Amino acid sequence: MFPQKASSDFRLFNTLTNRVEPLDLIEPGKLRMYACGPTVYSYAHIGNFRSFLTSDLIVRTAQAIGLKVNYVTNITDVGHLTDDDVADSQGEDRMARALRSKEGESFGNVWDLARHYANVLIADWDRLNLEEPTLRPRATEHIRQQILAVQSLISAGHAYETTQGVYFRVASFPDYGKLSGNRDAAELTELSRELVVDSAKEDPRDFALWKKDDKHLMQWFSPWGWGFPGWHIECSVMANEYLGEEIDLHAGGEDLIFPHHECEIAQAESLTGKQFARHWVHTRFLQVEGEKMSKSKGNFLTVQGLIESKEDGGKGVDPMALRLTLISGHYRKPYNFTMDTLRANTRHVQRLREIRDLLDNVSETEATDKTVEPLVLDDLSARMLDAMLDDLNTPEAIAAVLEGVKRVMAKRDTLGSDDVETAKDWLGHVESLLGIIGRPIAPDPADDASLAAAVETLLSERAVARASRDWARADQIRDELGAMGVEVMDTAEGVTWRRKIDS
RNA sequence: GGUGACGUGGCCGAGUGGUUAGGCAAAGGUCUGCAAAACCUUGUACGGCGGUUCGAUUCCGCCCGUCACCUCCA
Repeated sequence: MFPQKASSDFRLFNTLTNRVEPLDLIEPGKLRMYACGPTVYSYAHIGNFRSFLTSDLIVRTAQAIGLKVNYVTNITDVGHLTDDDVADSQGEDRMARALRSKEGESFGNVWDLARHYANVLIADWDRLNLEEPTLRPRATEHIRQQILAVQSLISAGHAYETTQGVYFRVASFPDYGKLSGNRDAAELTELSRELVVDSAKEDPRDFALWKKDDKHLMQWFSPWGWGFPGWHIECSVMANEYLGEEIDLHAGGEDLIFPHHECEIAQAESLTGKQFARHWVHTRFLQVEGEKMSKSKGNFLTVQGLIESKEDGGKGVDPMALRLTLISGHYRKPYNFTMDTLRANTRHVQRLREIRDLLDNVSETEATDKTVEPLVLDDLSARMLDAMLDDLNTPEAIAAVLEGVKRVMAKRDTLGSDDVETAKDWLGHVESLLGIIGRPIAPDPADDASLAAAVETLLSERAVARASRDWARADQIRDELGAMGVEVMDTAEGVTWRRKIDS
């Protein structure tokens, strides 16, 4: 067990107050949490997952201190406009655009496209060992609730209809801007003026709740005719539906602070008159090899592209190494994702798995007390948890893990039964809190079997050569194996091999 | 222009008013036929200029640089 902690020991930066603050739960012992998911018009990239991983770590840390977590994260499967939230005949729906792209050709319609990318998102989620949310609602399954919310906003005077749509009346919500600091109405007005196309809007700051459009690929019938909902309303509605009018924590990427979360607050608090979310947590964008990740720079990394096997056109990256890399920087700092770090982290997760296997094997054979100094790891479990409770200090938590790896490795040949128990407990803590070891990997069926057979053949040849002290031949075989991507290790217990980490 | 960040040793990346983060890479060592693996040892860094202080990388000011949001984006 982890040491006993109170929920107030869990401190996180709150965008609303610009301070690190303890969790202040509405209901003791229970965390109500909502995280914004992506629009599923493409494969999720590593930046998406950096943000999802922040939520994942919050959930794991909360569970480690005994909180019951109600974790809702949505899938946005309605396409919203690329240009503005203004009804603009020029504006293009992102899903519609994806459908017309090269990748989109394989889909019969926009619904299939959304379904496909949503399925891959969930598969990536699983492969990167993220905790399943309590619920994963979809925007398209909550159109009715969104319409009802818009109606309520209209009757309360917070929204109005024009010929093109329904808009939220920002002037009716004085707190608008409290999250992002974008309070200066004149400033916003000036900047957005040129983008405004619906001249019937009362205020350029007003944002769309419903858009009238009977030509749209995805459309629903509403009191205002055929059309589709605005982007921001779905999250307010789904959070409300599944977590209640007040929630403890709302998370997402830093880009969502404005306008998305600002608008969510305006809608939700106008509807209920209560504070929507107490704690707002935002994850910084990451960079790739020191540059902004973008398709034009060719450094746009999708989870799919990295972890798919080489045979399937991917890079064959260990999912847990990717996970470890994505959490190895603090979530509130820009993080520079490099292939170098990814490679180093591959070694780290391998070592963790080696330890897991080692512990399993030792317990099966002999775990007698051959030790003098017992293995001590409890301090490291505590250090790791404390680091996470301190605004998710993952670098510090990981440093504690690596210290543990070192301690176990240093004692690998003299582990007593108590040591094995100690190490297993510790490893369990590491996995439950950080999730970087993962499930045992099922060997690649066909590929691994044939490779293994080939390797074994060569290794037995090499064993013969070594027995006759034919070092030249032995080294030649080792080179051949190297060319096959296999590393050979002669240990005291015999010869072992493994796949090399790609460079 | 407005808002908010960031700048740490070759690289990635924590943290702190005065005492070692950690990792990768590198060097040396133990082990080994040689390697690999494993373990041990080695690095004294905090953008610039001022200020506060007995003392600042850590606080304050200015400057330089990088980034994000303000328009779709995790």
